[in-house]
Amino acid sequence: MPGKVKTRRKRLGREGLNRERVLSEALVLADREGPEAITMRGLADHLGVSPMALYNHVSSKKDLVQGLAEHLVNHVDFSCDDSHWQERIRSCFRRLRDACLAHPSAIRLMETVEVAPVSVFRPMEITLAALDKAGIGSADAVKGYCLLIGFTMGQVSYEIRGPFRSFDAGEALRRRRIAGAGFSHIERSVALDGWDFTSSFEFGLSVILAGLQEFALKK
Amino acid sequence: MPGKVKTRRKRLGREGLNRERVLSEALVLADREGPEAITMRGLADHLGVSPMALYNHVSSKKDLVQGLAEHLVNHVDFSCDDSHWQERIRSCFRRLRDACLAHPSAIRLMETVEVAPVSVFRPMEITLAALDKAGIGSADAVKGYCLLIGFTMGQVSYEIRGPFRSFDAGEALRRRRIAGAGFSHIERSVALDGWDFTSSFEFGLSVILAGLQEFALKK
DNA sequence: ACCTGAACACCGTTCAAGT
DNA sequence: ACCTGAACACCGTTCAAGT
Repeated sequence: MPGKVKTRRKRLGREGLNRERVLSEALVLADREGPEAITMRGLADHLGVSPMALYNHVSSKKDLVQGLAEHLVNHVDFSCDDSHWQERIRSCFRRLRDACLAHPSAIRLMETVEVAPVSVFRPMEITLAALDKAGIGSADAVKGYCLLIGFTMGQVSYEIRGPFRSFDAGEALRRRRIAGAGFSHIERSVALDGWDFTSSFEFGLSVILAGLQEFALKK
Repeated sequence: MPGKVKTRRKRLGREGLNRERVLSEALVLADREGPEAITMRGLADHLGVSPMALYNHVSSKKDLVQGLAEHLVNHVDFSCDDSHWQERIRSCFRRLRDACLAHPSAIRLMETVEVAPVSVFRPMEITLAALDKAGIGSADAVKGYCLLIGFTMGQVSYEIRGPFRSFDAGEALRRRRIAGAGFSHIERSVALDGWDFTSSFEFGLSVILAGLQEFALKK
């Protein structure tokens, strides 16, 4: 190969490294090469810098990954025109889900880290305000938020690494070990199509909002 | 220290190693020392065996962790006397949650692995059967299952590593950076008590079941 | 069939040194 | 203040060898 020379150094623009650059390039690298590509050495190499240079901007790999989480969630646009509380919530968690699904490798990375980012406070505030409007008191509103965030992130996590990777996963499923093992309802439902992660998410959101609605009324 | 001798070898009973033993001892070790203690070398040491001995019973670390996941879920008792569909579902996911919370380190480990265990088919079958009883058709029943499993595992994951580690986490929260940052609803709700993970889970389950009920009726 | 020890190609991080 | 190279104490896994 003629022009194939290893030129990894001198990738940085004129203005050197900083935390922002480290984080956004980590996201680029994760998106391109997968979560396992994010090592201190690999990221340093990608940035054309020695591994130890990173430690001037992140205090550890854990800090890097937490920073990545905040970086991602901080850039989500949660603005919404519709002021109806149900639509406000729907929009909020749709946006959150979209942002996560746009960077599955980064999400995988975050799942290895101990504490969720402070960024979760933004969707939390939005949800509490919306539920307040719906007439659901503070104590229950917090539980309502936990329901919504748990569902959304649980679904995302499932979508990213669960056994149902794509729409026609039914084939793969049937081939495994469920045949004749007493899973009749599963076998029946695996045949049908019209199922995908997004419509499943929308269904879940609607069911939750209907449940919250009813809860608000009967209070 | 007088009687302090390193005796790690010869821990195995008379009947050597096997997959079951490797998996159950991995669970013991994870419970006792945390997820980061589960390395091929560390587990081998715990079993009094050379690292390479493990490869006769698991094909890789990934296989070990997936085996651990199946081992855990397979031992959950999903039996339930109550035949009402709502109670059937409630019991199923309560049991699943309890099993996960009993082994947080194992759950953390599983989150690092690519594919969820086949074991998820058991709660899935139970849920589909219950929703069938409720009059919810196959296509929607699968979505209902996704809602329930996503919520349950999302909550568990959040509980294990989220920012609200214990009940009085409000203190820790207030000390961080939310003060005066426009999070008025959060600040208000952080003051109240009577919130804990279990009651939050029960609230979520009830809201979902109410939503599914309503969905079944209006169909 | 099952286990061992040495080796390989990696990790994250510390430390002493450079500018 | 920011970066470097060498080194340390780890990883998972391959391989050749033992019983």
